[in-house]
Amino acid sequence: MTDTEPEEKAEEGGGNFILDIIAEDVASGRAKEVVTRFPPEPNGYLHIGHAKSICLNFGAAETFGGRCHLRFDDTNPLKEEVEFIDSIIEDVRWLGFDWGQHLYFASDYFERLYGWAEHLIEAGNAYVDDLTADEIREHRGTLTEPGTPSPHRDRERQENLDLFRRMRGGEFADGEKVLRAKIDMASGNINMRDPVLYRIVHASHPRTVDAWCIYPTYDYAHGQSDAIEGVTHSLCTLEFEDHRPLYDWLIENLDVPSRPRQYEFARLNLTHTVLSKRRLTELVAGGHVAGWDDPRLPTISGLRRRGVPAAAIRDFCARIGVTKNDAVVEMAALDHCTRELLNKTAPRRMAVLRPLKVVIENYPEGKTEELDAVNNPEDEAAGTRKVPFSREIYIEREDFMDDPPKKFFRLGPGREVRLRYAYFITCTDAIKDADGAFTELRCTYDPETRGGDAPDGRKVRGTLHWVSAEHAIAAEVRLYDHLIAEADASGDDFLDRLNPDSLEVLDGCLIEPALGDLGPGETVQFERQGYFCPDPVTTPEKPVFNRTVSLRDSWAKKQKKG
RNA sequence: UGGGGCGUAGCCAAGUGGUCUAAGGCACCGGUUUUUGAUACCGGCAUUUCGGAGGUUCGAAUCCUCCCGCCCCAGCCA
Repeated sequence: MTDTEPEEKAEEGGGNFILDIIAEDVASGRAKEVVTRFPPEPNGYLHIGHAKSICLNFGAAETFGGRCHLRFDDTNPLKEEVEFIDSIIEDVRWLGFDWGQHLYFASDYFERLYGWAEHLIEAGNAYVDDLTADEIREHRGTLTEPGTPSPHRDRERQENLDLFRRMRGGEFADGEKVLRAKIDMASGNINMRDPVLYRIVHASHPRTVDAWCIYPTYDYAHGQSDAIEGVTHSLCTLEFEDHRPLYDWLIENLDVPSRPRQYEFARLNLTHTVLSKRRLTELVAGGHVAGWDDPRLPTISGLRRRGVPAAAIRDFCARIGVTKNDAVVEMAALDHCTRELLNKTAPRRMAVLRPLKVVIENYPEGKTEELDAVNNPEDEAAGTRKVPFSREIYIEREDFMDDPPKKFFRLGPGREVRLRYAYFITCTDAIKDADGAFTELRCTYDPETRGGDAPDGRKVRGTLHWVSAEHAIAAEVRLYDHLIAEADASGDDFLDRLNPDSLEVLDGCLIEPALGDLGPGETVQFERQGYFCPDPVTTPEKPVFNRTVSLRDSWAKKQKKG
């Protein structure tokens, strides 16, 4: 194995400015090894925006032969839960990444973090403040005006130490005191105006339970946790750019074991959906969706339940790139990645979503044939299967028109079409009910066209999917559409703009027998319609399918254009 | 009248002074093949244009100046 230059590795890794920075650090020897980390707070489920960060962090580590840690940023017991820890672990793993033995929790470092806080106090770099939260805000100044020092800013070190120890000891109530870094109340960067390092929270922590009643803030815990783990490149989103001076200040003023560097990139935004934990929490808590794994949600668990393969998500993350542009990626880009992968891998099946009965008058009653159907034209190794055919079948309601235009290649009175893998049939009669709705089609078939080809060489333009009435299985199919109809889903009024048609449940669907024993996550293509996978609630008695994504439909597009 | 960022086609995004009369992908528009109106394939899609205006240079999307626009920050959230 020959050594590849770091710059080349950066290119192989997809090529972005973060990888370029790491490559330089490796080339210059500033980084002896590459260590990254994915640091979620366990206060919600992961979404595709996190996937971008996960792919970047794990991908960078892999590219440079380093490692990536999974570290929970569990510094706020008021918001964090074990359920979220478990789901995050499951989701990162499902996405295809492995942190090996490097599963960490910021809470594992609480004792060390506390020790460093005392060091800060001893060095005159931190003080205990008695001001209330409101008072601190008032003293902080505004974006254009400097703050004013707290009256407790110049407390004696010994008094600070004593107070801080008593904070830890539980002598004070929530909010009564905080530990603050002593930096610069006049800084243009508000994060440097004596940021809070520790606050008192008498609450049970998911992991440390009641061992602590003071908890470090993100700003204090994050960089030091990175340093403890030997993280070389601490990658985070743009909103933390302002925090970097504080990140660096703490590292410089503490005797930490390593010198991590923070780099920022733009978070992912997607059209037609929301991508922030706050908003997703609102949707879930408010009952606007069925849970964190609702297939309409851009959560990892929602995408998984919908049938989107992890590899499609990874491909998507690789294609959108990593920059500092505040970008909004079109949902169509994700759909494309999903379709592209599934086209190559998903077995083909036939299912009729909105059935219309067809009786083939010249086909013998009681006869059944087993016809050969190709499982995946993109993958010969997928083989073939048998599909039962009989006198009564169902086709898609929209595949018949009473008075079809010339360009309609499907069934109409007197028209001939092909039933996929079966026969050519010609419509002889269409039966209506009292309301004028078609209830049944009468057709004849050409026995010479078995399998779908006419020996006389005649062509038909249309090929329909179908299902044998006697052999089909009844199923429920759930169709999903954008959570938010407009592309621009930003704004706090998103709850008022939810797409009322984001979920359509079809109950009288009929699926071919081979679809009966499919398990969740096994995404298949329903020919001519889209990709579907069984929902976790599916049973052999009552199959339930989710539509992952539809097939492209140029006919529908043409229709819409008129 | 604070600080930190960002501005290349409808959407992402390469590009780091000459090989840019600006990659690639998505979307879109044509066409070919087709037992999925799918897929695949072919072609089109920023010809003084890279937020704008000046300037430096033989030469600028790439350097300088000014201007404009957008995003983030005043949690004891992360």
